[in-house]
Amino acid sequence: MPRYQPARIEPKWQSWWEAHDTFATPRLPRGRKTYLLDMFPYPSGDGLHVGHPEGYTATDIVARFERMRGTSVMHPMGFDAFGLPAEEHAIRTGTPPRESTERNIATFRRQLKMLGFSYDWKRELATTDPGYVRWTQWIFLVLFDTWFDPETGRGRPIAELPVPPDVAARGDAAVAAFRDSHRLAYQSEAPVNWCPALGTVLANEEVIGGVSERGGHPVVRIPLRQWMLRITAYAERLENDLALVDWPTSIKKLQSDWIGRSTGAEVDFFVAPAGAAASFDAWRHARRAAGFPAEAGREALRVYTTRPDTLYGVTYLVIAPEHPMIDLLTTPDRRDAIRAYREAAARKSDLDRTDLAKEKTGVFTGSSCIHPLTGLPVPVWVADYVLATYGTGAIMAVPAHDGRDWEFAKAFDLPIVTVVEPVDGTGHTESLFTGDGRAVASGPYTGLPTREFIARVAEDLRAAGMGRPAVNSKLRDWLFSRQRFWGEPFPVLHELGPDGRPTGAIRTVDASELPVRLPELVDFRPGDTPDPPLSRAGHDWLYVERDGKRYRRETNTMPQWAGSCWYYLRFLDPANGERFVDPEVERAWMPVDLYVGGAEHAVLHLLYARFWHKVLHDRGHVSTPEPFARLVNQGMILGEMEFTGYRSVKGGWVSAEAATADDTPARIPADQVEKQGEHFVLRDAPRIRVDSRAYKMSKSRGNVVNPDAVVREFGADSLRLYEMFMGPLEATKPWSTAGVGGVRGFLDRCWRLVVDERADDVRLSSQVVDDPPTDDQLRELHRMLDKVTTDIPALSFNTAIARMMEFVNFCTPLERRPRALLEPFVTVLAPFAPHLAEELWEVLGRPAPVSLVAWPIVEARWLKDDFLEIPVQIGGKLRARVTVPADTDVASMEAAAAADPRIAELLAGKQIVKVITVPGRMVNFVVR
RNA sequence: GCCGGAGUGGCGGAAUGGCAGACGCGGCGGACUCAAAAUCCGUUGCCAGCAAUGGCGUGUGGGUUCAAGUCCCACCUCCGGCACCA
Repeated sequence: MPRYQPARIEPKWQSWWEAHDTFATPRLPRGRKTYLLDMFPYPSGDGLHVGHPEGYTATDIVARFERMRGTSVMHPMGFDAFGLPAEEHAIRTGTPPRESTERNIATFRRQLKMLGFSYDWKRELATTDPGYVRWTQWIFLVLFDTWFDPETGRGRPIAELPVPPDVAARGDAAVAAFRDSHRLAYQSEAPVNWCPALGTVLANEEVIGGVSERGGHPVVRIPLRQWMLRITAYAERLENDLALVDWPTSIKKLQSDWIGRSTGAEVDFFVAPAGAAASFDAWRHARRAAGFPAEAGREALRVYTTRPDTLYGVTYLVIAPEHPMIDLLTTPDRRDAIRAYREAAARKSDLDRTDLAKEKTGVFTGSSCIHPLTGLPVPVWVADYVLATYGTGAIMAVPAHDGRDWEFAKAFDLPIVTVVEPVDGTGHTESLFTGDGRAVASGPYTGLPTREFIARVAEDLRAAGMGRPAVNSKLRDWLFSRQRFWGEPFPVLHELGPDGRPTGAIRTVDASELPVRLPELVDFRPGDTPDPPLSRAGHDWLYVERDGKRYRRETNTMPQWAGSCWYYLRFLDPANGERFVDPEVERAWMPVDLYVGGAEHAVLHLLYARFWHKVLHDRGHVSTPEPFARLVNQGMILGEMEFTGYRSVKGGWVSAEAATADDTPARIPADQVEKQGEHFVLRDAPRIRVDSRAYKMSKSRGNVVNPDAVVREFGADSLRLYEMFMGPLEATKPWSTAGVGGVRGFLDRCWRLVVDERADDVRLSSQVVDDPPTDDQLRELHRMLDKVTTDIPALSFNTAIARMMEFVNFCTPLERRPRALLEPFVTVLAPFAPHLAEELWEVLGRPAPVSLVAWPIVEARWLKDDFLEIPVQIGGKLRARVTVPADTDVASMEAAAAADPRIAELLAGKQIVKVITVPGRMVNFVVR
């Protein structure tokens, strides 16, 4: 009867832990602290996926391990519960999102508890809790109250923003407008990505190749009033501070590329009116006297270039279709052509402008600008390969040294002038050359190496008032509003005039009045227009009066990212009604020491959270410059390995490499294929190759593994252990149900090591005895302990588990199993298979919980062997092994090796050129 | 196209430049059993050989080294990301 029954012991210990608050975290750490954080899940209607427990088990093992070593452990869990899927489900079924969200959270909570994670559940939070939303809105107010001071490179209170006298002179409204234009949270009328199918505006990051990331719906660009967050102000710090964190280099690189910092220069080209030359001279003199102005004005077209050394190779200029100076630069005869081109460009989605349209398009404006160094006219074109949103929205085209300009020049038959030659002596080149080299045909700069040229010309342009060094980044300001229902309302009020229309003035909701709750809405569907659902809220919600003025609430909501930007801070002090987090608590626990989650958040979530954190840091609300000290991405778990054969229309099999779209793929059971050379083939028709690979789990493919089913069949400890045993945490790896059975077999053996299986009730096996362990047994034990102890902090769980399996394999045949061997083993098993470990600990007669027992001490003296088996090589090939005492010196090792009969035989008659001996490792005879 | 990461038995994987394949799955053989399951024991990279043993072997081709899965060069395949950012 007393077989290992996870279904009985797992709920038992889960209740025990809960009843005893075993994993409660103190308000402040006592002694050493560690903060172990999982990326909290979005509680979808499908419940937990086997991918979730992978990272969660990893951090849980570390958490349990650290607790047993006496560390104060912060290990919380919560739910990222705002967002589109809940809202869409709500729309489909007519249930309010809050209801379905709560139901989904209940499912997730049940599943997470079923897996035995040692979270401090008293800290649980959901981003949708009013008590949480309150502080998300409060942080928005902080962003709203902050401007970025470029002098100090930090965010400061808006009250400290210096107001220029001429602005102040124009009155309060002008001052307010000036401040609003400097806030980190500001409104903008810029063109946005409107997705009609989703009924919302999307951030650039949520639009992939012209369609929405979620759902793949078309996206069009329309102008709309939006809330923006000035993340670009922090671009440089977000980039530089990557040096402060221990993250995978690939993630750092991804963030760095996303920020996309580039250095170069801005250069002004004089806009030539009809009779050019004379006025260019006048402009030039004025510029030399006055210097480079902050705005180019109407007299000059400002371009951004990373290669000012190619100025002499400029053969035309290009402005984006949305460039503000386009009308000014268009000559009357070109007006129709330009208008047509602009309209076409506006209709094009980003998809058309990038992926499909590799062909360059553009139209000549009819006018020219004057080159600042040569004084010669340069024609101005309009083309959509220049983006309005990057740099100045205008470029100087150097077709000889830029691939895009090259293509454009070829397409429109524009001149190509070479001004850089490779230094490696290949000489003058007729083809595109984009590398660094040496300047040719560049006036006084001819002969200069690229880098020197850039430095020199930048200085000269600055002195002439024609240009200045400039830095740009690909990062755009963060579009922070959504036209949806299920998100945090903005704590913002729009003032209404006597006519009931907005005056343009805004005020924020006082922090003491937060949270601004979502209204009860009968109809929360998005509209056909970008008018948000909240605008259909009742008047009592929508209109408020403050200080005798009427206001209408902001009806946009925040994006899903908002809640996940700071949840790691709220976990530290989740019930605080006075502050978003107690500073004493924050200082004690931050930063997060280990953050584990999927690589899909490499850019967006992690960049946004870092940005908010830096603003909070600048404003004195948090103590660390970075939130997440160490980051690890768990790999994806794929579905079970599949073999796919192809059937032709006629019914026969087609070999995989010859299959076409007409042949239908068919799944083939594993026992009908075999490996032949490089490929798998059909067992019954070895000429027919089949594809073999594992696919991403998806409902449509039908290969999704449900954790509930795995727990039912094998138990939670088996699921935990299997996911850790599959391979390295960070690797992508296929699921194998047989593999789960494998680790279950291991847990069964652990059980039988301790429990008498033939008895009627759970009782200690008579083979467990109080004998002192033998030296051999202690060696085996401490080696296992040592491996597990070093592997856990390295997150190398698969090898730790392998070592525990070896230990169990060692113990299984023992007729008499010393308790002093088994108890430390059960202790170190506890982080991996906590339920089983608790049960075995109880069977061993020790007081629960093993989860808080001190981690065993590894005794170094048991890690050394008395004798070692040393490989002996001749010419690098293994020929024999000899056993020598562990402390044998080099000479004795060589002697022992040479004395081996087989080695002696092989060495006979050979001349030994050299003997390489690595003490304690190997001997190698190099012979001639 | 550019940037990452990875290629090791039938499968998942292990190996501070020093015995390739730990551990698990699967396979094969045995014990127990009337039998099966479960369990336990043994065996299992490929080729040749009765065997001792020998040869080959970490995607491909070169190189460095007494010694390379590991370091260097070139290439191939797969996976992930980015993609007119001047």
